[in-house]
Amino acid sequence: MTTNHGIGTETSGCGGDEQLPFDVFARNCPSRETLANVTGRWGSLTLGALHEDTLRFNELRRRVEGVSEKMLAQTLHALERDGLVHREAQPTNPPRVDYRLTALGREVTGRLMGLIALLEERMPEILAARGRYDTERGETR
Amino acid sequence: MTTNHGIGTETSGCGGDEQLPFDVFARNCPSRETLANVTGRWGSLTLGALHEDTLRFNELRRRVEGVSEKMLAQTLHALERDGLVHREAQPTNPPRVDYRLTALGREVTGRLMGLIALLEERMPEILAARGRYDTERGETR
DNA sequence: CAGTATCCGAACGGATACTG
DNA sequence: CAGTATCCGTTCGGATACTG
Repeated sequence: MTTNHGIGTETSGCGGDEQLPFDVFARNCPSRETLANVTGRWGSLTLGALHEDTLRFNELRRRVEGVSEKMLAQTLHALERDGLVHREAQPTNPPRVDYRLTALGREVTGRLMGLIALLEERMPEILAARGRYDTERGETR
Repeated sequence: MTTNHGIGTETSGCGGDEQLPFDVFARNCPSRETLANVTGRWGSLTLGALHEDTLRFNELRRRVEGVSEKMLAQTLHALERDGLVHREAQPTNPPRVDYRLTALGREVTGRLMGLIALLEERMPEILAARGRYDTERGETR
């Protein structure tokens, strides 16, 4: 797309009241926040885990290796708020809460996984590039 | 559970010496770092800017609205190290340095832009979900 | 089980000053 | 122009303890 993304424009009405399209390159566009939620450290892994299964809180904790309770809760809140994840609590005892992707969440996660798959596929090239960079530029660290 | 992504496995040999595929869900997989570089706050915007043009340092600074010198330099180093961006310095005076995407960088950026485009397209739904979430859950926080 | 609350160190990130 | 170095406040994020 060779259109102007408005990267350098200060006038970021960006989708709100105007008919301007949303634009992550615009400084105050809410899409920036969603992008961060989706691609953030735990957001992408959480979506990835839910891409395969409906999961409960502690199941997610076990599957997303390394995430803390705090971060998982925070991540799930953000994704739920953006309408990408659906939370369903059964009023049983002990409590049971299921998390699953919404329709929109599945679409977004699909593209996200596409990006991830490409990176994983090309990691050999990337590691080779790193090796070159690290030897050319001083190892002197 | 359909396919095991190894999310919960501690044994993350992950591509290194073994024949295991790279896996962002594995704790120590180097692909996690690359994913962070690509999707990070300034990484995605920098790649997006270079998707359209070869640019010099200060041109990039102006196009990626809001980035500081420090962050732009840091971001470019990381992307160059991963072999996604190529840096070419002319030994002139004053110095001139051009940044452009590598072939791999163009592929990665393509998918990244696909994700971004979807999010931008669906922002109305996302904002609606936010509105619902914020009113249902107490404003009383 | 499914979270919330708190503490605190580490990392992020902006502003400024300086170098080649 | 193209960066590096430094200072320093803000946020991130893990460990722990506690609630319903």
